[in-house]
Amino acid sequence: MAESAPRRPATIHEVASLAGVSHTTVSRYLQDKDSLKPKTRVKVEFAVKTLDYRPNLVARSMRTRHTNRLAIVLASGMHFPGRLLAAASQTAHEAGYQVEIVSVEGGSAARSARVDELARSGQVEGILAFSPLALKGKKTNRVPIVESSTYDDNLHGLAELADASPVREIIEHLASLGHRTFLHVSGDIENFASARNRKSVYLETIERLGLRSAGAIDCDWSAQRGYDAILALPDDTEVTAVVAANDVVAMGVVRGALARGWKVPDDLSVFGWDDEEIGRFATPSLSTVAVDREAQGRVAIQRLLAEIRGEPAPTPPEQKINRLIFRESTAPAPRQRG
Amino acid sequence: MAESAPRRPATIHEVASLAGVSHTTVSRYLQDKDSLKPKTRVKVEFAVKTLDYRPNLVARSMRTRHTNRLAIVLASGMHFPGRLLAAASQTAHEAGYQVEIVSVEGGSAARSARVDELARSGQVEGILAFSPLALKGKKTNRVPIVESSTYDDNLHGLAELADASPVREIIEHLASLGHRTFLHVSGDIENFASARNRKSVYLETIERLGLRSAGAIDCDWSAQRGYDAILALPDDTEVTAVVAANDVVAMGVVRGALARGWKVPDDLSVFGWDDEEIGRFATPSLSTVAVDREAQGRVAIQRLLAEIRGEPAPTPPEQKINRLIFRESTAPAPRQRG
DNA sequence: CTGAAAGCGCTTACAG
DNA sequence: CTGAAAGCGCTTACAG
Repeated sequence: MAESAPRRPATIHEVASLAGVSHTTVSRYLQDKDSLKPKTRVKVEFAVKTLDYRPNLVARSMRTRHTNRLAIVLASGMHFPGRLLAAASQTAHEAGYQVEIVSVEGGSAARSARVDELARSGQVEGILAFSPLALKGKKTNRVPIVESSTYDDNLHGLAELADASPVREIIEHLASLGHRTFLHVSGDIENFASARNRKSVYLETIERLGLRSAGAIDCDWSAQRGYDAILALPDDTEVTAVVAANDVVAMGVVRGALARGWKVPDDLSVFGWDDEEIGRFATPSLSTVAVDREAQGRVAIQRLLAEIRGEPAPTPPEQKINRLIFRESTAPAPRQRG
Repeated sequence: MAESAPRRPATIHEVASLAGVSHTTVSRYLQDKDSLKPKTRVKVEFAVKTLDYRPNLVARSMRTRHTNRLAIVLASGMHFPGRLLAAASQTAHEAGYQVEIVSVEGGSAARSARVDELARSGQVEGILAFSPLALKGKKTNRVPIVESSTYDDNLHGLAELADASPVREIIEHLASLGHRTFLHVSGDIENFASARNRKSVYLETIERLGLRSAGAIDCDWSAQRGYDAILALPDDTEVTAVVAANDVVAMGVVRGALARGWKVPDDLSVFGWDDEEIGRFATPSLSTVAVDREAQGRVAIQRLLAEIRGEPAPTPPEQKINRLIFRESTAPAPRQRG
C-alpha cells in the first residue's frame, strides 16, 4: 500500500536538464508553446510528460506578484448559499481567477482580524465578505475587500436590488387581501445589514400604509424563534399576517400557529423568504421570496473585480433579483378579526 | 474616495532599514520575539507597527515549503454542510492549518482535473474531497487526497460510522410497527457512494427480514423526485412506508401522498435523513436521521492530517455519528393494507 | 529562437 | 545576540 512515490514534485530545473535546455526555455514553453522552435518544443514536451511536471504556483505567484485567487469569507456555521457561490466562482473563473471560500470563526473582532490578515497575506487579490466585519485601522496595505453588508447598504434605495424592497411588496400584497395587523419576525438584526434593512422597510411600510404592527421580533434565523414568537402573542391578538425572516422561520411560525389551534392561511397568513425547496413542498406550501442567487453572486464578484482593477463599480443588472411567490400559506384576512 | 494609500505592502527589508537592523533580525523577530535583546526588539516592534507590516505568506511558503493550508473540495452547487465545514475548519486550525473550500465546476472529469491540479500546485498540503472524483494517473507528485466517498466506503461494515447503517435501523423500526412493503427513494446513486451504500443496505435488509420492496428509485436528492415517485405508484400499491434519501426528498414524498389523498402517517409512513430544522417544524414533522456533522468534519480532517504526516489512519470515534429521531411522519402500518 | 542573470520576499544554517 | 549569504522555484527583461 505504501507507495514509495516521490512526494517532492519535479522542478523546472529537472525538466530543463532532462530536456537538455535551459530552465528559461521551459518557462517560456509554459507561457507560450509556440515561442519555441518545434524541435525544442518536442524535447520539452517529452520532459514535462515524463516527469509529470506541474509548475509550482506558489513560486510563480511570488515572482509575478499575482495569485489569481479571490477569497469569499463566510462566518463559521453560517448558512451557505450554494448557488450564489457557484455563480460567483464561475464569474471569477471567466475573469481568470480561482475562488476559495474561507470560513472564519469567533466573534466579530476575531473574524475581522482573520480577514485583515488574509487581505495582507499576499495569498489572494481580493476578498468578498459575507461575514459581518468590523474592520478597523488603515485600509492601506491590503487587497480590496467588498463587504456584502456594505453592499446591501449601498443598494438601499436602489429599488431593483435593495435586498429589503420585497418586504414592501409583501405588505402591500397582504394589505390588498385585507390584512391590517402584522407581525415581523426579523433575522439577526445585530449581525446582518440585510436583516436590519428588512426590518426598517417593514416599519416604514406599515407606517406609510397606515397599518398596525404587533412588533418586529428579533430572531436568529431559527424556526424555534418563529414558533416562540407566535406562542408569545396574546389570545386576543389582531395579527392576521406574519412576515418572517426566511422560510425556516416561517415554518416555525406556521407550526406555532397550528399549536395554538389557528389554521394557516385561514386564520393567519405567513410569508417566508428564500424559496427553499422544502418550503415549496410543505403543507401549507410557503409563500416566499425567490432570490436570484446566481445574479447576486455574479454582481458581487463583478464589484470586487472592478475594485481590484481600479474601475468604477459596475452598473447593477436590469433584472429584478427578488421575485415574490404566492403559495398556500397566504390568503385573504379572516372576517372576524381584521 | 480614492485613497492614495499604497497598495504595495511593506517588505521585511523596509522594516529592517527603518529599525536599523538586518532583515535577518526582523525575520527572527517574527519567529520568536524573545530571541532578540530587548533594545533591538523595541526597535523592530516600532518599525513593524509604523509600517503596518505583515509578512508575505506566499514568500514564506516558498521558502519553508509549507503553506499550512488544506483544501476542501465541493462540487459546484452541491448542498453545503455548514456545520461539518465549521468543525473541519476548527480541527484544522488546532493543528495549525487554515482551510479553504474550493468549489469545482463541470463533470467528473473536469472536476478531477481541477483537483489534480490543485494537489500539485504547491498551494495546499492536503485535500479533502466531497465532490465525487475520478482521479487517474499516478498518485505521485501530489499531496494527499482524502475522498469522502472512499471514506464512506472504507467505513462500510463498521457499524458505528458506516453512513448507511441507520437504514437498517429504520427498516427494523418500521417493520416492528407492522410495515411489510417498502419503497426507497434513493439519493444520487451515480455520483455518491453514500447513496449507493444506503441503497444496498436497504435491499439487503429488506431481503434479510423477509420484507417486500416496491423498488429503490434513483433520484437527485430533490423533493420533486420524491413527489413523482409517490405519484408513480399504482393505486393498489401495498407500500406503507417510504425511506427517503433526505428530508427534502421526504417532504416531496409527503406532499405526493397528500396529493393522492393519502394521510401521513395514517396511510403512509415516511422517513427522512439529515434532521433539517425545517423538517422538525413541518406538519407532519419528519422522522429522520440526525447526523453528527461536527464529528464527520473532525474525523475527516483527522484522517487527512494522518495521511499528511504519514501516520496510520486514526481510530474512529466511539460515539455514534447517526441517531434516529422519530417524529410525526411515521406510525404503525394501517390495518387494511399491510 | 535560446540562455545567463537578476530578483520576487522570505527563512535558515553558518559565522562571528 | 546579530548579520552576510544562500536558496526556495519560478518569470522577465536583456543579450546574443
